[in-house]
Amino acid sequence: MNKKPNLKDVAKVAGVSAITVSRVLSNPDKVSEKLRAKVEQAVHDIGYIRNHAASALASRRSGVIAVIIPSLSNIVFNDVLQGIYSAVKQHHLQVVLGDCHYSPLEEEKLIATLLSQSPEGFILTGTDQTDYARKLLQQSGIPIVQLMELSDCPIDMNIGFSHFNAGVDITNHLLQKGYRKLGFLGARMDTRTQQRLAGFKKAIADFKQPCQSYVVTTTQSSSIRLGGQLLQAVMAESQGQCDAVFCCNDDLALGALFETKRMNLKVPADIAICGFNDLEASALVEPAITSVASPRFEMGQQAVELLMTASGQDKTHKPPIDVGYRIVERAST
Amino acid sequence: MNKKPNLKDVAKVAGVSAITVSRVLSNPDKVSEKLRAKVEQAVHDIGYIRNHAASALASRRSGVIAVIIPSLSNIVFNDVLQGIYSAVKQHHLQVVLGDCHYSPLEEEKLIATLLSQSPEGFILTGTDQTDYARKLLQQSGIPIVQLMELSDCPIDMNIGFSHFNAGVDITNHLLQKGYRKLGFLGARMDTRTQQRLAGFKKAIADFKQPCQSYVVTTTQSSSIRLGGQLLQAVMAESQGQCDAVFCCNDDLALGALFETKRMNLKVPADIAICGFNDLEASALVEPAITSVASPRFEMGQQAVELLMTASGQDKTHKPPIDVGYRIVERAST
DNA sequence: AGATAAAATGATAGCGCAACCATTTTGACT
DNA sequence: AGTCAAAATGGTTGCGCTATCATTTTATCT
Repeated sequence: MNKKPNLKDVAKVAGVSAITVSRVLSNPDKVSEKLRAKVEQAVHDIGYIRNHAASALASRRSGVIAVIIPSLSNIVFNDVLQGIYSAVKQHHLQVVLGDCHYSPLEEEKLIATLLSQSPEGFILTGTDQTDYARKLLQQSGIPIVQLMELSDCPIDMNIGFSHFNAGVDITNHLLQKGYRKLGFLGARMDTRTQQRLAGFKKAIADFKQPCQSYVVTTTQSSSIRLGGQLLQAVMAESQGQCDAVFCCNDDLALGALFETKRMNLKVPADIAICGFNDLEASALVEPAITSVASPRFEMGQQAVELLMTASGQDKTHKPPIDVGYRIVERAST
Repeated sequence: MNKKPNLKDVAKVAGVSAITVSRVLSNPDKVSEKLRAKVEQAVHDIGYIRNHAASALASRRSGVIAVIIPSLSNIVFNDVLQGIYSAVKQHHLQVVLGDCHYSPLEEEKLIATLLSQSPEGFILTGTDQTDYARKLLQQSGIPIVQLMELSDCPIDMNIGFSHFNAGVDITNHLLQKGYRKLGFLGARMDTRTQQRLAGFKKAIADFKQPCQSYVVTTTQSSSIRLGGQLLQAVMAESQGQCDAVFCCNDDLALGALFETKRMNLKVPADIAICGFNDLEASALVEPAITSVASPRFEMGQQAVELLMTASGQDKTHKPPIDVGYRIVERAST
């Protein structure tokens, strides 16, 4: 069995030195036209592929960036990921991706594992890392971006938007529309959902007129089906009084909407529904669902760009970047 | 600036040799209780993280597996990915993931890039790789799994199901229900969609009674919105005659269903709708949509297990593994 | 043509780790 | 206590590549 070809094998075939082959692969413009063509031909002919481990070891550049998201199944992070992948491609980087299942402890382990790849940057979701995780990250000396939400004390860089403010705004939107018996449907209850809930409560507390609130939450993970169940729960708890629900995401909102049909409730006459994240389906169901949109793809892209321009050694405090959000008002409210 | 600690630094702190530290990390049971505790303490204290590149180079084991999917945004591959990640975790492997955007050429480049990581296994989606890609993969000598569809001449291992048969079956289902003017709505038109379409045509050709078919396809990528547009197109082409549509996936089917409401068509009385992939929403809309379910998560898991048990050098022909599919009949047909 | 700078190419060393083999320590037995 | 095997530990080397510096070739000028 002829083993995998290495630099020397290519060099022999092309009739040059190994280091020249290396240069053709990394700095093509430092090599004369003639040699480069010969080398490239040889590389292609014998199907040579550079050994990344050796390259990374010798050059101290791994060419990878590490990314941790809380859930692969949540389409929200999918959008962010797509942004990350699209940006990464231009920089000729590889992504190593971890899914921490919303658990800081799993995240800590993943951070240790991914740091072993000597990534040139690290993208994290959210801001509740463990202390040891923060220590490891800081010690690594690489640039780090925390994504999705805004933090007072980011590890390094931070880009996101205020889920609290969005919760306040969407709740005020319902109040302005005249709804007074507001329900909050929450699943998973990760930090961002909790911030939305806090915003919901704040808006209600600050409202000048009498109004009622019903909060129904579960730590189960979100799904369309669960949205229907939570709607039933909030109607039971409010004895049918609830006239508007703020769902912590669009999956729940869709499920709640489908459930209203079975319960024979008219939307928005009997009950208003709003969601969060502005998924495609929300705009296309009948009635279309009011939601909160944010630039997820762009956040992913921007995170990579931030990493690439950052020095990593720069310990100065960088102000968080607020990408904002937008309430998309539709027929359901 | 104190640079990143290495094995020797840990060894010094723990008062042992470097190789002993290495063993604590890789073969803990080859080290005495006492030393192991000391070393582990030292590792934690100074926040040592093993250099993966050096480890991979020295041991010739990279601990990564490469995965290429055609699209990050398609939830179908997301399910597969989740299966892959869940299985990979138990084997202490890392995934490096590429998105080839349904392009064999992009895939070829990605394969070359990912092979440079010396993966211990490779998971590909589908069976239409370029010749050079196949050459590189074969030369690499690592185990390879092609996923999702079945192939007559797999590169190495293969696990999936027959999209052609599924297309035949779902079309027969519509014919048995008495529908005779069948539409096919197709987007993207990747190989699997084409196989479903071929199945649709075959079923119609084999049907003993007179029936009509209308095929509307686009290479645009699939979305709910597009489903509505394609439904309009097929109704226009059939001059309103079409009484059933087979949508190449559930996104289109959902869009078509939403569109029927706007067009004032009753489902399934005026028109039947069936989809493909059995997404959660399909079961929960009114009426629920008939679809084709397949074990995507399990396929992902099984792919990893296959890689782990395979030798990689075994050049014998392995029979494809057919995971099958299931037609989930619902109110829309 | 000769001098000089600039570009192209090559030789050597070392990145951090684990495989391999050598050595020391421990424990079990007579 | 003495013998031997097994377990524990350490020293040396090389994985395949690129950084660094040294050397050769080419281009540019007077």
